Amino acid sequence: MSDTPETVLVEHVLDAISDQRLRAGTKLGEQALSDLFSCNRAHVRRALATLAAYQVVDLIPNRGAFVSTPSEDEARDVFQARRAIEATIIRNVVRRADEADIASLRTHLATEDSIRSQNDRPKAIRASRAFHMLLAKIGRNSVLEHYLAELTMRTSLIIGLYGSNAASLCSDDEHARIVQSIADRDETRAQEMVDHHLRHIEGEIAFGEEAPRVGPLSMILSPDRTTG
Amino acid sequence: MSDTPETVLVEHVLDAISDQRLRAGTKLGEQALSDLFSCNRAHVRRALATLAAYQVVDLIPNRGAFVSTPSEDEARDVFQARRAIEATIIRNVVRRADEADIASLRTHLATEDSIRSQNDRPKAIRASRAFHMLLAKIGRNSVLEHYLAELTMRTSLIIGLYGSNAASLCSDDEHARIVQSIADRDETRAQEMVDHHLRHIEGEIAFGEEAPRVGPLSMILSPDRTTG
DNA sequence: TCTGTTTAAATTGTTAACAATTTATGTTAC
DNA sequence: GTAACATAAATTGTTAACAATTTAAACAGA
Repeated sequence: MSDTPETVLVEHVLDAISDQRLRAGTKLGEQALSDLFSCNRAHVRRALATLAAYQVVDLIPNRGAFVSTPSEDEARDVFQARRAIEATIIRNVVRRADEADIASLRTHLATEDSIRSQNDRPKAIRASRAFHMLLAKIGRNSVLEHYLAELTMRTSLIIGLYGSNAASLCSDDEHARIVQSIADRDETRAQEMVDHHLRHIEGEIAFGEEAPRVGPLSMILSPDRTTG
Repeated sequence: MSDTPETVLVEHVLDAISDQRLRAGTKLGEQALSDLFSCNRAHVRRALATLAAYQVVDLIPNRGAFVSTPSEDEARDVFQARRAIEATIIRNVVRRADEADIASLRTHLATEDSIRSQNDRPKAIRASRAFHMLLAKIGRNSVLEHYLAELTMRTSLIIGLYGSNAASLCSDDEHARIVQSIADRDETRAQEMVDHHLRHIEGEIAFGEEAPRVGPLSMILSPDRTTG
């Protein structure tokens, strides 16, 4: 990929959203961003337009850019879309995954397991999202992969907004069972597990409550952090 | 919706793509666009960034913006994604459509029928796309609706690139049968019909051949045309 | 103390000018 | 006639300055 200031900015904001460091409603000031990423405002503006197209940022004329705050209806739509897309993804995975792919899934499970013992919530969220994105990659449909990237980020926003308890993370156990059914080449079961898993996550969201919070942008978005 | 120059430009380009007036590979020069829509280049640049995020435009550094030319692999991914998304949409439609919705579908069928007799291919393409988008609207999932909007536009690009014969349009007959199964509240049959319909369209695409062509942008994108 | 108004600061929106790069044109040599 | 090269034109990239709008602050009156 190219390495333009726009790309760097977009990637960092997306990472921060998926890690739940950037929360719904946070203002993304042009000056603040151009200072942080040492680029000019034209770059920032283009990057914000891209993020708005991804539907993780709202652009309000004369007011500026804000991390979008999904409504309850929108949240349910996001989860239904995820079920639709991940159902096809998991089918692709069961059919197309080779031994190396399954090995990479097992490696990921081990990583998630070790992270779980560390009690590092942001890290756990990131790893959990990475599992779903790894499935999308193995499924080898770039369109579905792209949409799932968007939807998982919006899911992070939703959970950050409404999600109540710590259990709102994907449980490793469910991930492990999904991997097992992939290894068994059991398409029906794999689809059932994924669907159940997503419904489980959605079910734990406590709509009605909200947990807004703000922090200085410089603490949240340091452009020189090592992304991986 | 707001009425900023960016929005107007984006909508017009999207319309032109879905109508196959704008074809894959066409260059979208900044000067040309800013002249056509009488706005400055900053607006054009933001609009192009948005279109690039929608994946219907490729931004090549120092070269400019071009209507994207989907590869065969990408085309197949687009169609699989459509099947995944439209399967859920049609399920929603069967469950949620009221009598007024079904009436609007029948009205649309009549419109398609009358257009078919006119032998106006661009108009037919637009109407055909509108049918799928009407289903998405009735399905009442804004996320799926948005994704289908993107995917139908990319489908237009694909058919414009590879599509061989006139039959590559959606046949009214299949649309009519889909509406009938909705009216019958036959979920399984409706899903089968949509899936079959999409596979039918995909099957008629002649990969390998290409039919590129260019024309003056001013002929294709007149900002003062009445969009409906 | 609260409310409403005025003033100042900060932020977004717009435009133009200039630099860098690519594309087109024209020329020369073979 | 073609290829390679030099030049000119057009296009994209970058920056800064200024205008318009919004937000924050200061202040007066009840």
